[in-house]
Amino acid sequence: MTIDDAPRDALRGGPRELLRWVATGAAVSRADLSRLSGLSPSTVSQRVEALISQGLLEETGAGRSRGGRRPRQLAVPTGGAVVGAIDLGAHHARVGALDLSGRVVQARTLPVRIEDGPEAVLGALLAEVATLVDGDPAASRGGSATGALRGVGIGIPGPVQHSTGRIVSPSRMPGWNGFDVAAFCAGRVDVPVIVDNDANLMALGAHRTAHSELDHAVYIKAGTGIGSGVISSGRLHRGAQGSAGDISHCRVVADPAPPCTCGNAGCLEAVASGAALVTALRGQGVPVSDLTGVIRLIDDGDRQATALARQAGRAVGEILAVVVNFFNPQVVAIGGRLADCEPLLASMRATLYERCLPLATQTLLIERVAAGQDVGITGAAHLVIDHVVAAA
Amino acid sequence: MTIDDAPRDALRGGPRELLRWVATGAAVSRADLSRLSGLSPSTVSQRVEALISQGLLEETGAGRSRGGRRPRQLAVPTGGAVVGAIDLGAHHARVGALDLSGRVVQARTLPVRIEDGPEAVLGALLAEVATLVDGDPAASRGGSATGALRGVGIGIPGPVQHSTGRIVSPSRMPGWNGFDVAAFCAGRVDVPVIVDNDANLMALGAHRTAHSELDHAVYIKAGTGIGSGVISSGRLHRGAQGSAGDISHCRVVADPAPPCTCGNAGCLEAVASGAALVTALRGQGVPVSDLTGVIRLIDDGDRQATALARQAGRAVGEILAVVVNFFNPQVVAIGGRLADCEPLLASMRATLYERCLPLATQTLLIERVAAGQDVGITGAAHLVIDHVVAAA
DNA sequence: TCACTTCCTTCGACTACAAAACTAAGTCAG
DNA sequence: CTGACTTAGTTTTGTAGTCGAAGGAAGTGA
Repeated sequence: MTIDDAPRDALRGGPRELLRWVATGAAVSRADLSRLSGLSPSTVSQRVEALISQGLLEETGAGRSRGGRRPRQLAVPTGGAVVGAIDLGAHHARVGALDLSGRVVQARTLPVRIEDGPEAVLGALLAEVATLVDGDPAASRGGSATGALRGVGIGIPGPVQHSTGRIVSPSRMPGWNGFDVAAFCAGRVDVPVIVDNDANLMALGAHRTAHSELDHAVYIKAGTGIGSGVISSGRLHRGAQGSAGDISHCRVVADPAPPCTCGNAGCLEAVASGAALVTALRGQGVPVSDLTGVIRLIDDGDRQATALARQAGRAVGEILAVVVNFFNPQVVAIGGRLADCEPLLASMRATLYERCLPLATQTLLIERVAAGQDVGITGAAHLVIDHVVAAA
Repeated sequence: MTIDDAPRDALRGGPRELLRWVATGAAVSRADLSRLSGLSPSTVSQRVEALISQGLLEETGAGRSRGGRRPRQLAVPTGGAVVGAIDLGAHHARVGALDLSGRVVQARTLPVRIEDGPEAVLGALLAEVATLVDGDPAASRGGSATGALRGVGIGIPGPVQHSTGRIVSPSRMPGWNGFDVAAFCAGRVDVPVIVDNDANLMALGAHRTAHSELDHAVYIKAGTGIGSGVISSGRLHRGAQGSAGDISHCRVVADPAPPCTCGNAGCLEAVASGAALVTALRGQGVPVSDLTGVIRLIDDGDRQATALARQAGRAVGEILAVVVNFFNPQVVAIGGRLADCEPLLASMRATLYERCLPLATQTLLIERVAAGQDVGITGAAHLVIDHVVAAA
C-alpha cells in the first residue's frame, strides 16, 4: 500500500494536533484546547465531538474546578493496544503494541536473524505483533471497535522508499534488496502498514516525545549501523529519494581507513558504527563477539576500546559538523546503543564545538535521545496514528 | 523592521502562486489558473479580481481563441519598476529595479568598498536604487500607485539574522558586525526592507527561475567567498539561527591546510573560495591581483591555476557529498563567479558521484545556476514580492 | 445558421470557523 | 445560604471561502 506524506494540517490546530495535546497532557479540557490552538470554543467542541465519535478521544469525568464550572476531562483512550510497531535491528527487533496516545502498552525484544530473509523475519514479527495486541488485557476486556488494531508501523535498518514501502540496496541485509515490505505485510494484516527507515522513526519518536516545540532537529542513531533522521519545519524530511539522513557512507579521515561493506574505505559506518568497533577490536586481538561486549569494555575503561570510541566520536562529530553548519538545527541528539558511551559522546561534542560556526552552536542543544529502547516503536506508532487521524 | 517567515499559503493556490504562474507565463488566463491550481473557475475569478484591484495584476486584452471564446489575458504589470534590490558582494554590488513579476527592469553593477562601513556603502546603494526606480521610463510615464516602490530586498555576503535584519560576525566585512541593516534602511526609505544572506537570495532566485517544481534543492555560491542556500519543501530553509547553508568553515582535507580568516585551518573557504585561489596563486609566485585574473588563467589552461581549481572542486564536492547524503535534494546547482570554471565543476561532480550514496545521486541534477548575474537581485525581489502579496 | 467549444461570471449551497448568547456548574464573600 | 462572579461548554447565528451548476459571452467549424 502506498502512503502519501504527512498532510498539511499536521501543524496549527488540525485534529492531529488536538489529539497530541491531549495525549501529551498539555490539554485536559476543551477549554485548554481552545486556548492552546487559538480556535474558538465552538470549533474545538465540534472537533472533539468528531474525534470522540471515531473513538480517538474519550471523556473521563470531571476535573478540578478552577473557580468555575469543572472541566469535562478528555483523554486518549489508554490501555487499548491499537497500533502495532516493529523496530527491526541488526540482531534484535523491538516489537510493541501501543495506544493512540503513542504510549507503549506491551513491548518485547526478540532476537532476529536478518539473513533468514524478509518473509521469515517479517512473518514472525507480525505474528508477535498480533499476539501483543490480542494479549492486551484491556483490549480483550472491551474488545469493541476501540480496541481493534488500526495499523502497523515498521522500521527497517536500511534505505526504504517510504512512498512505496520498498527496500533499496541495504548494505547489511542480504536477501532484502528490493523487497516490498508494505505489499508483503498487506497480505498478512488488513490494516494500513507504514514502512520507514529506523533512524527516521527514531527521529520522529524523539522529536514528538522531547522536542515537539522545536522546528529543526537532527537525530543520530548509532548502533550496529549508523544513520540519522531529520526534522525540518517540524516534519520528517525524507528528501527526494527518501534517503535523507543516510550519512553512513560519508567519508571521514581515519588512518588507516578501514574498508566498508559498500566497497569504499573510510566510510563513517566503517569507523564509527558498532559493527566497525567490533571488527576493529578483534583486529587488535581483543576477543569480543558483539557490540554488547564492546560497550562493556568501554564502560570498564579498557584502553583500546576507549580509544576506538573516541575516534568514532570524532568521526561522527566531523560529519555532524558539516550537517550542523549546513542545516542549522536547534538540537542534535544521539540515540542507539552507542549513545550511552561517554567517550564517544564527549569527543563528538568536542569536535562539533570545534568545527562548527559559533553562530550555529551558540544555542544548539547536543543531547542523548531520552526515550530509550522504545523510541523506535514510538515513532512508528506516531506515523501510524498520524495516518489514521488524517484518514478519519 | 522585522519580517516574519514566508507564510503558509506559499504553496497550493495562494494568491502568491497565482501571481507567480502569471509572471512566469505558465498561465495567461483565468482558465489556465483554474487548471493549474485546481481551484474552481469561480474562485479563481474572485481572486484575480482582488489582485487586479490591488494593482498586482492587470488585464491586457484578449488572447487567441483555442476553439471557443478568447481568453482575457492576464499579466503582471510590467515595466513598472516597483521593487528595489541590492546584491552586495565583496568588491561589487548588483543593484536593480524589478517589476512585480520578478523581471529586471533596470540594473547595474557598482564597485563597492566594504571596508568603508555599512552607512556609507548602504547609503550609496540605496540612493542608486532610488535612481534606478525613478529613472524607469514607464514609471515616470504612468507614475501612479502601480509604479510606486513597494519594497527593497538586500543580500549581504555574510551571516544575517533574517528575522531582525542584523549582521552577525561576518568574516570578510570589517566594521559591519552587529549592524542592523534593516533598521538603518528603514530610516532612509519608507517601504519594507528585507535583508538576507546573499546565498539564500541566489537560492531563492535560482529556484523560482529554474526549479520551482522541485521540492528540495541546494545552491552553492562560489565567488570571492563560498556559501550555500537551501530549499526545503519548496521554501527557503534558514535554520534555527538563520545560519543554515553557511558551509564556508567546514573543514576539508588539504595538504598543506591553509589558514582561514576565522582562525582555523583547512576551512572550505580557505581552500575553495575565490579569495583563497588568489592567495594560493600569489603564494606560488603567480602575479594575480583578483579573482578575475585567476579565472582568466584557468580559462587559458594555466597549469598551476587549473590544479588549484581542481583541488577547490574536490573540496566543494567533499562537503557537498555529505550535504547530498544528508539532505537528499533533487538538484544541486552551483553559481557565483567560479561556477563557470570547468575544472572546478568537473572535479566537484566527480567527487560527488564518488562519495555519495548511489540512491542519492541516481536522479540528482548537478547544474550550473542559469540566471547569471541577476539571480541575486531576482531572489531579493521575490522575497519582497512574497512579502507584499502576503500583506495585501 | 446551428451545434459545439472555450472562457468567464453569477448564483445557490456547503463547509469551516468565529462571535455572541446562553446553559451548566462551580467558587466565594457577606 | 444567597447572590455575584468565574469558568466550562453548547447552541445559534453569521460570515468568508470555496465549489458546482447554470448561464451568458464570444469564438470555431460544418
